[in-house]
Amino acid sequence: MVNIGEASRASGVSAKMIRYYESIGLIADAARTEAGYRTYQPGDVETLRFIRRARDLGFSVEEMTTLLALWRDKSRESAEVKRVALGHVADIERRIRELEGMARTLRHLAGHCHGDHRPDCPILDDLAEGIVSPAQPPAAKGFLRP
Amino acid sequence: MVNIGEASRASGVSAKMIRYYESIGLIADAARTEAGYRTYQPGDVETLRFIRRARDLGFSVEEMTTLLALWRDKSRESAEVKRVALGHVADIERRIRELEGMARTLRHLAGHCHGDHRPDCPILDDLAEGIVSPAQPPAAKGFLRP
DNA sequence: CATAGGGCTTCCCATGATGGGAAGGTCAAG
DNA sequence: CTTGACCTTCCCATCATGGGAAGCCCTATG
Repeated sequence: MVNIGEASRASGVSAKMIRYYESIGLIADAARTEAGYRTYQPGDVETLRFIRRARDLGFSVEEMTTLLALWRDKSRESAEVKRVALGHVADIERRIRELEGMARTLRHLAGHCHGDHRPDCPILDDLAEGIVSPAQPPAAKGFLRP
Repeated sequence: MVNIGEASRASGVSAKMIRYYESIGLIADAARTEAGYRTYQPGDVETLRFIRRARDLGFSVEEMTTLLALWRDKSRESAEVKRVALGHVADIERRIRELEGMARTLRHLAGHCHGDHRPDCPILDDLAEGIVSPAQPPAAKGFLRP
C-alpha cells in the first residue's frame, strides 16, 4: 500500500513513466485513495520491476505488453517467450550491424585524415563526393546506401 | 535551377526533410520563384547530398551543422573534422556496447529456455526476479543496471 | 481556352519514451 | 495552523521523420 513515489523508488521506474504506462494501458489503472492518490500493492511493484528489467533489455512497450501477458498466463508456452526474446535479439543485432558499418567507415576515413592544422580532409571529401575508398569493408557503404 | 522534388530525387533527401532542414537553419532558405516555389542550384543539391551522407553515417543535425561549417571553411583544420568524426565514432561504439550487453543477456537466457509447450521459462523468471545467472558475461547486467 | 493531373505551398498531427514544469490539492510533522 | 514534501492533471519539448489536408500553380492535352 504505497504511494507512487515509493513505488518508483522500489521499482526504479520514474513516477512520470508509471503514470505514462498506466495511460497507455501497459499496466492497469492504479487504485486510488479518497484524495485521488495512486496506491500500489507489492504485486504492482513487482510488475513495475518486471517492466524496468524488460526496458533495460531494450524491449519496446509493445513487446513488454506481450511479455507481461505471457508472464501472467500460467499456461503459456515457453516457446512463445523464447520467440519474442530471440526476435528482439535479432532486432538488436541488426542495429548493431548498422552501427558497426557506420563506425567502420568513419574509422577508415579518420585513419586517412592527417588531423593537423591543414585543411585537407578525406572525411569531408567523402561526405561531399561520396568517393570514399572501398577499403576492406565494402559492406559498410552498401549497407548504408543500398 | 530545379524544384524541390528534383532536388530530393537528386540528393536522396525527402522534400519533407529538405523543408525541415531549412526551417531549423541547417541549410539556408532556398530561393523562390514568383509563385513561391523553392528553387535549388547544383551547389545546393551538392549540400543536400553531403547531408544525406552524413545522416547515413549517423551524424545528428547538430553534428551536421558543424561538419557543413567546416566543409565551407576553406581554412579549417582537419584536426577539428577528425575530432568530430572520432567523437561520433566513440558515441556509436558506446551504443554498440549497450546493445551487445542486452543481446548477450538475452541470448544467455534464451539458451536456457526450453522453448517448448511447457510454461517454465528462465527468461520470464529473470525479468520477474532479476535472478539472472551471472553467466560468463557479468558485464551485461552491470552495464545495464549500474 | 478549359480542364486534368501532378507538383508545390503551409499547417497540423503523430511517432516513442522520456523529462520539465506550472498550478493546485493533500498530508504529516512541528 | 503553517510548512514542506508529496501528489494530481495538463501542457510542452525532445529528435528526425512521415502523413495528410486545403489550396495554389503549371503544363499537356482535348
